Amino acid sequence: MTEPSRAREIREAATELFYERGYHGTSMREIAARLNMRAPSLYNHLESKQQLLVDIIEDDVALITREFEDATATTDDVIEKFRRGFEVHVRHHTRYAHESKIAMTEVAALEEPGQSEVKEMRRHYTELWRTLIEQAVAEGRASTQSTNLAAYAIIDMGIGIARWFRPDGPLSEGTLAGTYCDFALSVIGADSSPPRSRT
Amino acid sequence: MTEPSRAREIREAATELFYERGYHGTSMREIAARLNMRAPSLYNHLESKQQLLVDIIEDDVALITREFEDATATTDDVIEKFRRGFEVHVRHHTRYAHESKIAMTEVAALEEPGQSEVKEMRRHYTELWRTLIEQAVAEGRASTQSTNLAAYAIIDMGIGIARWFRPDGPLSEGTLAGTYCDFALSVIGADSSPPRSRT
DNA sequence: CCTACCGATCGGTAGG
DNA sequence: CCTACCGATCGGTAGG
Repeated sequence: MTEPSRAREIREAATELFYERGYHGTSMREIAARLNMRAPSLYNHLESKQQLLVDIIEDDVALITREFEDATATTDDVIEKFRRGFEVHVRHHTRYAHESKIAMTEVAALEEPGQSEVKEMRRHYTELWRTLIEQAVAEGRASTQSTNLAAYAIIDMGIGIARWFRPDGPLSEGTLAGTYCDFALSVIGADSSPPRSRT
Repeated sequence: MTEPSRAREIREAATELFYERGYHGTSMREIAARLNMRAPSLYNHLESKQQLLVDIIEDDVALITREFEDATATTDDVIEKFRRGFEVHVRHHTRYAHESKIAMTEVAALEEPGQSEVKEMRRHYTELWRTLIEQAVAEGRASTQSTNLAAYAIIDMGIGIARWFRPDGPLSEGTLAGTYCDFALSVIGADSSPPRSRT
């Protein structure tokens, strides 16, 4: 019964160490030491150090993308989509702050083809935001004239959270998500009142 | 006449490599190779690899702080201070995108006491923003109720620029600064009209 | 899961 | 500025 979780334990230890010291600043011996193992034993559960990084980053980007798509699919109102999508964005960067920080910081440490894959996944996620903002503007529910920059601005606002948020701090995830949603809505110049039915 | 610039050339080469591959992902041999030197020769111009990183990061944080203080000192209107300060913030992250990205990404690679020094410098910079936003709210020129989070949000918005901005891209620094200033003003709920004189 | 060990590479020094 | 070289450490393999 200890067997199926060993790979996951290794990955969790690696995630913490990559978060604290970076990929190149972490040795396989250190990861093993966290689990009271020796470095060679790790290789019964993984391919390589590099594969560990690829898995952590790709899974994180895939997860936030899926969370976004699920959350925005539950309503037709474009501002409500935006609100739910951004709440997911913020909450992801608090709940998976370590993975998110690694995904942001260690892209350069990815070898090909992993690096290109991750960049493509990120482009896709950004594109989802751009499209949503464009739609809000097209429907007259938001006023920004720079959908491109607005997308970058609100995404980066959320990513930053992963660098300073502390789960045990005084600020709750819910308060943070609410306040940041207001920030994001004002960046795109949102009219947050419900849509008028056409006369 | 080649002598006084050698240290600077080394630092510039190190900045580019740390930006591309990270501190631990860059070797002294690679830095030397960029300048057609051998690694041991570098040590005629610097103390250690670590000192190179400390210098790059501390100078960058010191510079943006000074730029902010200079820019905000040129007016008494609090919203105009905010606007000039944020323009400096944005322009810094485009002009010194490499240094800024290193300063954001490689803090964990700093040994003590450098790491604590940099964190303290950053706390101070954040504090300047918090104070400015609080003042704007106190004067009735901004409406946010979360000066703390607003400070984080607009700072992170600007920092993010260092990751995607390309000086040779289609977007000019001026356009970016203007658009982002509007974003930041709306985050704090700024009334951007000039202050009424008291009746 | 371990010990023993590999070749490669690291930051840095000695000495000129 | 160089060559020669140091001890330490790296990711990973062999073999059990």
